[in-house]
Formats: sequence, structure tokens, C-alpha cells
Amino acid sequence: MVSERLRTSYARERLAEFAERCRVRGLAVTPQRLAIIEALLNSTDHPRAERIFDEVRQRHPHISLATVHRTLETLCRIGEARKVTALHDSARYDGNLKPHHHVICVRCRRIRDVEISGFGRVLQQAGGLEGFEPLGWSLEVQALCQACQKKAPGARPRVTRRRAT
Amino acid sequence: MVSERLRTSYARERLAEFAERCRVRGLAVTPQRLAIIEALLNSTDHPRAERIFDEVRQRHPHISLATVHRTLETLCRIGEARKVTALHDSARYDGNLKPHHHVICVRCRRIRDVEISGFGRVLQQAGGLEGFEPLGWSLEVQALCQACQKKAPGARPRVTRRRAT
DNA sequence: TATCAGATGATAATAATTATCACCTGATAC
DNA sequence: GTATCAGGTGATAATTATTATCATCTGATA
Repeated sequence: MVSERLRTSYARERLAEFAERCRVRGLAVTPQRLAIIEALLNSTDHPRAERIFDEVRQRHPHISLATVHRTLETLCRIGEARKVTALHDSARYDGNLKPHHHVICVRCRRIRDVEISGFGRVLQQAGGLEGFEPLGWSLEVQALCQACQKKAPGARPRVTRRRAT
Repeated sequence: MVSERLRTSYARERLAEFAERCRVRGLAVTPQRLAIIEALLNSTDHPRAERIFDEVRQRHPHISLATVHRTLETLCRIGEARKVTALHDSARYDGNLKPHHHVICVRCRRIRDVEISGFGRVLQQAGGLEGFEPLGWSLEVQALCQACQKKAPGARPRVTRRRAT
């Protein structure tokens, strides 16, 4: 059922453990979930839901796009994937042009500026960005703000969230 | 017309220069643009378009939400503001759980992983995150990928963009 | 194999953003 | 100061990504 054409040993290991991890969490191991995690592990370019959908549909023609969205969010929730775009749901703007960084509350999506120095040096040592020409950089610290720390840890926010505006 | 109740000297300076910067760029200095940049400079929390709209509407009741969206994008384009959420338009997922960082092409939105070490140390020295409890962090390097470097620098992508999926 | 909580597919609803277009107005030349 | 007009705006429709809803299906367990 499951393809063995995973690109890297990391991906193979992750897929091998996946069923067990679902069971531990009380999640059913469905063909859809297997196909989606496999497509994600096979990708190197941070796909969006629709591209995973296109990929998976080749072998599961009946899969629904809604399932792909749902499953990707589930994978993030159980720690099997991460969303690169923590704040993708609406554009957030900043009038401060001075270089600075951001702490983001992963629950309520509050953002705060932070001044952290020393990054330029670290980045210079980094070397190859594979042809990408850097224009700027900023660190995103995922965090819980004070208010959200006090809430029950398990109480996930509703999918339609009360969020920072 | 323009309020002088800007919070910081930085904001006051920026607003004072704003009209001149528009002229240099051949953009009209409209009351709407002034009100929007003022609201943005007065904010400390990276608002979205709708909150700027609410703010500005108190003194310009006839302003349209579309104008706020348009103007915020214009401000980013001319370098008077920046979008904190470079990739907000659709969620992007990553199956790689190992700590790593991202280079993002600001034009075509391609994302690539980068390994950069030494950040933990810098972050530890950073000290106060104002009560935020860090869970993780990743550096976002804004860049131009090789393909996009070759395109004409002025040729902005269409608003409905051909983008990485 | 029967049971059933949870998963899925189909589709409607929502929310953010962008497109369209008639009308308006800041900037410039006179 | 007024005429001109390119570009800006407001109103609204359209688009796009995502989430909600709900009837049906199915993986896990007894």
C-alpha cells in the first residue's frame, strides 16, 4: 500500500514510525493519512495543501481537498509536520523599518518586536544559500504569550480563532 | 489634517518625510495615504488591514477597505512598510522536524531550507522576550532566487502571482 | 463479525484579498 | 487661480484559500 520510494533515510524512518505514532495518539491510520504524510516527507519545497492534493490524487483519485487540509493541520497538531507560515491567514504589516525580530504567540497570534543582535555575524558564517541573494532576514520566535500560558495547555483554540487583528 | 499624536520620535520623523518620499516616487500625497501611514506608524502590534481600516475610519468615515489593502501593499512596495507575513497567502507545510531555517524568494515565493548553526547561543544572550515563553525559532531570510535575479528588477510580479505551490 | 467513534467526501459557507470600473482629485502647466 | 488628466478612490463583484456541515464510510476493538 505504502510506496517505498521515499527520497531520504530520514523520510523512510519517519514514515515507518508514523503508524505507531498515530496509534499512540488514538488516531486511525487511514490510507489518506499515510498518503499525505508520504507526499509531505517526499517533498523538499514546503508545499501547500493543493499541491499535496495533486500529488496524492494520482494514487487516491477519490481523496477530497478538504481531507488534505484537515490532515495537514492534524499532522501539525500532533507534531508530525510544521506549518512554515504560522501567520498565513491574514497579512500583517509593520511600519518599523529598522532591522528587528518577532516573537509570535502560536495560540493568539500576537506579535511583539524583539531586539536581538549578533545575527549578521552568524549569517555571514553560514555560507551557501544555494544561489539565493539575501535582502534581509528576521528571526521568528514561536512562543506562548503570558495570557496564553495561563490557559489550559490542552485547550486548543477553535479553528476559527479569536486572534490578534 | 495630520495628527501630531505620534507615539515616538521615530514615527514623527517618518511621517514628516513621508510626503517628500511619495513625491520622489511620483505618488500622489492623498489624505488616505497619510492617514494610513500614520495609523501604521502609531501601531506597535503589526496590525492587519482591517484594523488599520477601523482606526482610519474614525477620522475618514468614507474610506474604503479596498483602499487600505491597496495602500498597505503600496507602502511595502515603496519601502515605507514591510509585510511581516511574506507568505501569508496560503499555508505552507514542512515534514522536516529537525530545526532548520528558510530562505524565501520574495518574488516567486520559493522556499528553501538552510542549515545555520549558532542561533541558540545568540538567542540565549538575547534575554527578555517580555513574558513570551519560547517554543522554537526559525530564521527567515528574504532573498531573490537565481531565476528571479535574472528577471528585470523593476518588473513586479502581477498581484495574482505565479507562485510556488 | 458487529459495533461505533472517528474519518472522509461532497459541498456550502466564510474570510481575506484582489479586480473592475465609474467617478474624483492632487499635481502640474498655464 | 483654473484647466487638465494620470493616477487614486469607493463601491462592489469576483476570486481564492480555508473551514464548517453533514451524511456516509471505515479502522479499531471487543
